[in-house]
Amino acid sequence: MAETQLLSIGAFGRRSRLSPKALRLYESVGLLVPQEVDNSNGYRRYGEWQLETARLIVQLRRLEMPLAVIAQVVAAEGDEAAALVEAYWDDVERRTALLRGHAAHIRIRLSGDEGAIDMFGEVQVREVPEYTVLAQQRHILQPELVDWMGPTIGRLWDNVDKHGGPDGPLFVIFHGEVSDDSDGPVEVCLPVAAPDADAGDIPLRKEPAHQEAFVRLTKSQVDHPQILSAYEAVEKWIAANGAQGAGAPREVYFTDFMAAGPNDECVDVAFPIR
Amino acid sequence: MAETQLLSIGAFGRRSRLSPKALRLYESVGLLVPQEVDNSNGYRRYGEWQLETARLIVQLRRLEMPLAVIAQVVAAEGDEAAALVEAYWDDVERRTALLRGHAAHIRIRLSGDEGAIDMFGEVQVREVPEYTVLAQQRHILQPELVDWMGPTIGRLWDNVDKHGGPDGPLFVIFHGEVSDDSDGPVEVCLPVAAPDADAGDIPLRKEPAHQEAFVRLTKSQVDHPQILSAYEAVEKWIAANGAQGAGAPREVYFTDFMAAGPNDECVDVAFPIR
DNA sequence: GCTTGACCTTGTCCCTGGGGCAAGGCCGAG
DNA sequence: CTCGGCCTTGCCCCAGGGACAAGGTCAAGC
Repeated sequence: MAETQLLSIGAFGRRSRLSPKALRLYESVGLLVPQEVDNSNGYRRYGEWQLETARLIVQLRRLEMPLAVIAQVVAAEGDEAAALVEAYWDDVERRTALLRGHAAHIRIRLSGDEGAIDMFGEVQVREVPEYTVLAQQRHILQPELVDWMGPTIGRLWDNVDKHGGPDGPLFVIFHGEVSDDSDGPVEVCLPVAAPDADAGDIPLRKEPAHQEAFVRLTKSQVDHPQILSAYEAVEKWIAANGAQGAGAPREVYFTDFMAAGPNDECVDVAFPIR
Repeated sequence: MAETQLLSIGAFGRRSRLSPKALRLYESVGLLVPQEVDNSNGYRRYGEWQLETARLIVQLRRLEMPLAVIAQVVAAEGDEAAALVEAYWDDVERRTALLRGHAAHIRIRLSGDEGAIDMFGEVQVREVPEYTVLAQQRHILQPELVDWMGPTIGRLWDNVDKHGGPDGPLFVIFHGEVSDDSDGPVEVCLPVAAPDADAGDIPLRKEPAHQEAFVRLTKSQVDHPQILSAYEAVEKWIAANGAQGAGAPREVYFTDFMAAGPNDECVDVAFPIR
């Protein structure tokens, strides 16, 4: 007695809701190896104790978890396995959240933009004074943009004290389209309070006073390409309100972007107008 | 002039961020057919006007939308296309929401159930009076359970007026485990106010008064197999509090289940105790 | 013993959405 | 004319199986 019952692949499959095909696959990748294999006829024999593992695999596959990850979960135990599942699922949720914004963007574009204005807050208008800015300009394609911006912004901040400290929010002017095909140029600007032409090696220039139309975005709305919807929203507004564009569009980072949470407002997308 | 520029597969691919391989695939499924194909050498030539479609395809593929669905979106126009995208994405969100609960269930099981009690509200205890119930009992496997329950509940309600109307919430007793392997039996019970042994053809029986421990679930927590976590939570509570099970577990549907929203509380999972 | 049907084995091709590589054809510049 | 770069088709590969085929095994009934 005892010798707990060995199950054929079919019987085991029925009890675990796995097809024989799947079971053979799982054996071949080492995920669920039968307790023994009859080497005269190759028949697989599964122990009843393996049902638990098999059922766990079924559950995890329903989450579309890849077999390789499932193997890790099965190999881990207790809390560790639970942590792996949690990590996997969190990852799924993060990806889904990204794509969610992306889907919204596509819908807006397709539906001809009636929705675009709803998606962001009101388009607003403000007066911007003349600034003297530390500026760094470059031709760059979209994929490298972020990598370039970080150090460049760092350099500006390193030099800002030589010019009396910052005097306004950092902003980025897109003099030309920055995409996979078009390389700008793009210019990072940091207003300074007391410009000193002889200090540091970063070029200084004056950015003229102007009026600009803008929308305010949360951090989660900034991802490419959703942010393009914001540009479009402002452009539509300008066209609809009889204003005229009067300069390159820009993004104004009025708070610490890095420290902002996903739902914190942290950037304005602005077009100079007249 | 004019004759707008025709692009080779490579050039078109670079401008649309699609690989030549992908473009050939899209042609083969009729999703994006080159404007013309040179039949001396087979070279594909894409018109610039096709870039827009190509870029739309790129966006939609990022949502992991199948090419067949993308083809529908591309064929539709404007609002119609936007509606298709919305429908697709809503579907993704629904699936994700289902799997979310599922993932939570798996984590709870794996982590040895410390989390199980947190997931639901407090386990509560209540006194249940003796009921005379219209009852229908059957052996049935889990997959067919829902299909059987609907009509059965309907039959009970059809007969309830012959017995003075309902006198308490409908409940379902699981006398045996109902799963893919085990077929119950399961019994649907509807308390009636004035039982009349001669009326109708549904059996009547008395369900004794008892005390029961239960947790209250929202509709979204009822899906199989997440609901198993609720059973486990109550069982753990019973064991932890020194009570003893005194009968088969049951689900008590104290409101109109069909009318409930996903986050409305609508069912108790209960174990009789003593 | 024999047949029958259910079950098991390995093997192949198929699906999606491509990546990667081969062999060979075409094209324009030097 | 040749060279490099582009283009063509065709094949194999990935996950995670489904759907067959061809053939070996097993237990029950006669």
